[in-house]
Amino acid sequence: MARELQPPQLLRGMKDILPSDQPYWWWIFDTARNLAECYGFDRIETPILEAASLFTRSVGDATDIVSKEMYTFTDKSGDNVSLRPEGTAGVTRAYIEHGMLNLPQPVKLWYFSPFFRHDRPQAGRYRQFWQFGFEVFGGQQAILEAQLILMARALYTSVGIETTLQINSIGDKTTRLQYAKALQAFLKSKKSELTDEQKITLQKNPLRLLDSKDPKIQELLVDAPQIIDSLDEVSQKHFQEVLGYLDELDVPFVLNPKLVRGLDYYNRTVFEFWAADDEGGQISLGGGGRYDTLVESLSGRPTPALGFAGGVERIILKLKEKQIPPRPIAAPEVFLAQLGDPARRKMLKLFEQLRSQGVRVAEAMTKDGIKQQLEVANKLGAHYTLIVGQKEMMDDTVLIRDMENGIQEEVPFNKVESELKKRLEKNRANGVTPVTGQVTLERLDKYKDDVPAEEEVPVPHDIDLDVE
RNA sequence: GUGGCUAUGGUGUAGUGGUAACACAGAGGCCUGUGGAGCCUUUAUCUCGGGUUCGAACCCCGAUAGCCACCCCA
Repeated sequence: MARELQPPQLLRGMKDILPSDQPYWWWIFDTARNLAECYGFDRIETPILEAASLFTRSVGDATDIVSKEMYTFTDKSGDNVSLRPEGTAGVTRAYIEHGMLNLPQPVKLWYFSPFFRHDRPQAGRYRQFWQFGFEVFGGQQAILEAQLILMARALYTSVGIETTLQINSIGDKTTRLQYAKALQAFLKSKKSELTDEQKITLQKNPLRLLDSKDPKIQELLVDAPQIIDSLDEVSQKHFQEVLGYLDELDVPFVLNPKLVRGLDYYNRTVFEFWAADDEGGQISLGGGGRYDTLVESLSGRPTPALGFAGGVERIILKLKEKQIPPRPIAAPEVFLAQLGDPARRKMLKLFEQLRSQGVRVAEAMTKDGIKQQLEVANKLGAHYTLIVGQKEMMDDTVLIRDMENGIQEEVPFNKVESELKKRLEKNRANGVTPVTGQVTLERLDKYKDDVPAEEEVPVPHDIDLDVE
């Protein structure tokens, strides 16, 4: 019976993050974390499951994300709940619910978490996907946009991905409404050239037509009014300030009047990062903008805010595409090899001892042969192997083998720790960093020779950081 | 959600109607006393279900999944 069943299978659009990919994930996580700390962001993790209404009220129930792609169901207590499709809503809910308005403003929060959208899967697009995000509450100044953009950019450059910053301002709700009408009016005369689907979009959400990839639409839009011309004075001034900061910091950007973004809560500045070699913005690597009315629309006290989120899988996809190797996982410093059961017991103990001293130790206690164990030690990239066999048990000694050159030295067992540390210190001083890691061996071997110099994460010295 | 292409060990591939081959990786061995090399053994009901045929990895239909282009977005 059981053998007639198929083995269990990944749900469509879901993906296991396998050991071989972990170096990429750690790298991006650490880079995001490092930047978050530099820029004064504290980590927050909100639940994956939230009330469905949170998203209909924030992202907007007319948006595709909510109306077509959200996982929503009724739970056992009859509540209408959703798997979160994005991060800002939950963080904003937490900001309000925990009274963070009483903290020194701006409040800066970051996360690195999974999200869910029931979309048709493709490369770089999954139904469960990960985003890191940075949210800033309680500041209306344009410099915050500049800083957020700087930070996001630093993340891409420090993993070696070149991006173009696409930026636009969509004004406030009134201007957007007015502009939508203007755009509708403009396209009305050309309605016959639209597909049925596009006609519906024109009715429902005309701004969405702007970033359509249909060349016909783009042609029709050549003379269309631009949202940037219908901005109110304050928004216009604000946008100019943002661009001014970017100019001053030599951040290149593309003023993209067709960038609108698909979440209702955005106002004023919106931006996206596209891979530099992807002119059409086929797969956006991240995006964000201002959402000054979101806190209020979730019944919080009016609080200007802004945020950015980047897609982890998409960055990794790009890294692989560009054959940028992940930052290697540190190899073990020492490997413990044993021959015979008494030696094995002794090594088991030594392992705990060294490990608790902060030494990176590895072993293969399940293997009996010295040859097999050295093979493993070699594969792991261990710098030294300590060997204890029958002879060493008798003499109460241990062999220290340097894996680089095969030179071995016999030392009394009670001196092993100090002897080992002496050698490790020396290596650390010489800047010898092991580059191989257990799980990514074969791939890393390929890259061993062309690991790029790690770029420093830039810290903007000329800007006051808000660190609590 | 719509359209197109694809599906062979863990991975990458060969086989195009006669009963699955190669490389790499894994496990074990040659070899309880020394790694990067070598040799040997071993690892597949050809994604699943149905059909055509004496015979199907191969042809047909369906399902499923992946990829690509839309839609949309991270």
